[in-house]
Amino acid sequence: MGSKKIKKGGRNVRREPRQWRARQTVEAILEAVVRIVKREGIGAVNTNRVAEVAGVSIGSVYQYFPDKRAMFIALHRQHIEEIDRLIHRTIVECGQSSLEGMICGVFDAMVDAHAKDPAYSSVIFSEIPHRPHGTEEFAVRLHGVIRLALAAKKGEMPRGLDLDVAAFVVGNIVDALAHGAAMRRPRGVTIEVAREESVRAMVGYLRGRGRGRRLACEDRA
Amino acid sequence: MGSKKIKKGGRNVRREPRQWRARQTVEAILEAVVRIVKREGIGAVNTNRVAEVAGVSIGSVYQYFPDKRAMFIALHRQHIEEIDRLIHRTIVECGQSSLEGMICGVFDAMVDAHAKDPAYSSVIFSEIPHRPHGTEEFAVRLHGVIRLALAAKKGEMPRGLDLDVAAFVVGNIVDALAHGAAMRRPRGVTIEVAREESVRAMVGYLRGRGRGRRLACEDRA
Amino acid sequence: MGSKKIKKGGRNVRREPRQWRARQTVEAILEAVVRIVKREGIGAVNTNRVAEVAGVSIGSVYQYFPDKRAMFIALHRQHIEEIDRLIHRTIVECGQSSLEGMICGVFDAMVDAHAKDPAYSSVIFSEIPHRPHGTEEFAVRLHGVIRLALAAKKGEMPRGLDLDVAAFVVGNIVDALAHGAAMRRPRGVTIEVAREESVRAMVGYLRGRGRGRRLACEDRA
Amino acid sequence: MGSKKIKKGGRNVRREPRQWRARQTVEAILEAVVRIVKREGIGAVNTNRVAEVAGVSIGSVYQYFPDKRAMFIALHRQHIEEIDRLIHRTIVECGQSSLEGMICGVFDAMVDAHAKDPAYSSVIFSEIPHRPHGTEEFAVRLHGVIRLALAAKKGEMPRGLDLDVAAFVVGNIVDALAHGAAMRRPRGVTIEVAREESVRAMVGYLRGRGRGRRLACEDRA
DNA sequence: CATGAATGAGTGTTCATTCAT
DNA sequence: AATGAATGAACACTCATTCAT
Repeated sequence: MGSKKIKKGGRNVRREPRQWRARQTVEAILEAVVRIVKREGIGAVNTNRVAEVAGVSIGSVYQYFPDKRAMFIALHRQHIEEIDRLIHRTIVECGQSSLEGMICGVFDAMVDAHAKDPAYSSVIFSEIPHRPHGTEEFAVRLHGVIRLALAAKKGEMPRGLDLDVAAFVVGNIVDALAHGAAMRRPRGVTIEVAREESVRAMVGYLRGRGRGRRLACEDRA
Repeated sequence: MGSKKIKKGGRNVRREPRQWRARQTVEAILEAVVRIVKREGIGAVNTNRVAEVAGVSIGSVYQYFPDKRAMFIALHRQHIEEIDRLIHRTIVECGQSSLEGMICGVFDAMVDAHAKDPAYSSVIFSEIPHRPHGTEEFAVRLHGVIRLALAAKKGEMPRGLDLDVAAFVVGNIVDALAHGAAMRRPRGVTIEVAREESVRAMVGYLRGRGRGRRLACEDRA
Repeated sequence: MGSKKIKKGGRNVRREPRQWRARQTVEAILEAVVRIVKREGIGAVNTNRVAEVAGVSIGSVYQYFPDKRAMFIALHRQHIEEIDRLIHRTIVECGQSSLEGMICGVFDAMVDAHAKDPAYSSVIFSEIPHRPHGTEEFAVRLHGVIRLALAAKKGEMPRGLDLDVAAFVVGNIVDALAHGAAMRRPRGVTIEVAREESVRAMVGYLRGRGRGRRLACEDRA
Repeated sequence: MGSKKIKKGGRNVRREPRQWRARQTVEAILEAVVRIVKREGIGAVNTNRVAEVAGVSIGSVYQYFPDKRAMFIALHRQHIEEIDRLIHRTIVECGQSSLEGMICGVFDAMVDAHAKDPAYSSVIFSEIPHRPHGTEEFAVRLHGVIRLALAAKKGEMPRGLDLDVAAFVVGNIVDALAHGAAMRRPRGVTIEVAREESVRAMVGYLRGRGRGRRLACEDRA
């Protein structure tokens, strides 16, 4: 009954917060990290400062996060989870839509995820040390969910289409363009135009004349 | 170095190397950074170690780089420059090629830049604190050079095409897919397939029926 | 630390000690600085050594002093405070004394403050970078307290005497002569003689025939 | 005949500059030190920066100064020399003056020396590490020259007066008050008043009833 | 003699982490 | 559970000094 520290899987996990207060503490900590990152860049994030901004003691930070990276990993996971959730919802909502509708939905979901808080997403992606498998984890999750979305519209796409290849292509495009549309559009490109063109590119690709004539890449030097 | 604080005396700018010896030193330093990053990750980069690996004294490091970040910035610039150069060369080489040829060339150039040294590019892109304008700088440069490449094949594309929009779309796609192709292909997607499909997507988009029928995005919830 | 440069994140202010332990730490640190200064000169003072001599970790030093200078500033303040206290005590103790008694008392207080630990005072005054207002702060404090002492014996001094002028003159004399008496007497001048003569000079000045005949400065070239 | 480095006394002396160019270099270096000290404080003085500001190479600095301290020592010596010269001149000029005239002259000489460039003198005195014998050297020189000045007016002072004691007292007073008058007068004390009062104090002391009645110091607690 | 590239011991400072209270 | 004082390895960076050119 003496409640000692209980490691769950063994994998650097501390006691899950059971109490209401505990959840609040955890959230305060993660919010503090985000606040600092947004205001001063990731370089300004250090555990003591996080504790201060969160209004808790440094000891409490270590009560819930075994080390500094754990906070970033938690944040990263949250972000992945959110995108996952957004796209899953889109898949459901677009059950009756055309392929275009689905792609639009997915694209918008991504833009939302990024645009809601550009500075934050930017940081999550470009500054957080998502070492070692962070990046892959995101890519894998995205690939999976995009594959799911495409599978739902398989009827509208050419027979021979390899879903994995398509998900790879569309996943990368949607991520890059949503990111780009939300955060670094060149002058004169509105977000609506970016969206329309992005979707056109993806749909065009997916509807493409399947096993069309070979590409004429080889005619160059 | 948490808060904003003021330094004491003098120069924030280090001399540009004038003598032959000096150039060698600078190169040795940058190479050392790359070596460490590739072997042990960016976390293992510290100025003293850089000096050691470069075979110069720590003083020499600071003779040419005002601070640690400066080394990364220099590397970042180098990388941008290299991609710029590669694509410019492609533009020239594909002067007589079709649109497909050009896009293939650009894509391959990007893959080359990334694949030659995946760990390194990955780090340059995802780990280096390219605060504040680093990322934009790359995006801007890429946009510019892609625009140039497309302009060279304007004849093969629909009349109404807005070059800036097209460059934005193609630039993002080529970067994301080349990156993805070089570094995180899902099982079963070969690099050749990735290339072919990527090019197909871009060319399809560019040749697309221009101002074709409106997309049916709005048929969803 | 040559040029003006900006620091990154957070706090420039260290917490005031709250627990008992903390006060002890702060004292140990300041004492360590004094010990090192006295034994090896100010040049031997470096933060790591201070921590070592104080028997605390370097981290603890920075817990209470934002930077190296802060330790010296604290010491400087302590010294000013002590002289202030000593002279205030003298004023009280000499409440019934004559003007001579008061001046003697003040002089002795100054000598005490300096002689108790000549090397240390010397360092506090001549070596500590009491930039920017350190020096003035001392002069101002001394002026104030000397003025107080003189005011207590106003009856023994000529009517027209301007207390500020007198405090300025006496303050400078007492400081210089006490300092000199304690630390750089020429051969053949005992501390008693130095004291007697110093006091004679000050009392003579203060009792001086007030608005006596003009000084004959102007009879020179 | 191979002109090797020739140490003169053995005491850290490098070849004295013989050529015109060399003198200019030395002066440029010392001026650079002063400029830096005045503009940014002594903390900003470092040999490389001195070379830069002086417009010479760091190698040239070491051609004429064996180490960093040597520059400060040279400056210190210059300052002492100047005061010496000024007071010697005063002694001559006041050959026919009264004691008051002489004291006035000495005081003015000191004020001049300090007031000409207050920031500089202040720094020379309070910031330069006049370790180990710097301070004494100044005190000794000042004592000597003041003694000389007083000796010239011995006739106007009481018989029993010990010249060494008098020079000690007057030397300290004149230095402190001239310094104070030039650099930290309290509000409401003009430099003229400071001068008049300072001189009154010194002359009063010197003319004082010599071995007058004992001071009543001992009537205090 | 002058130059300035190179050196490297030394120092100030940070910050993740522990643990007594 | 929470607190926050304490720790100390690690690091960024400085600057007096040397020496090849």
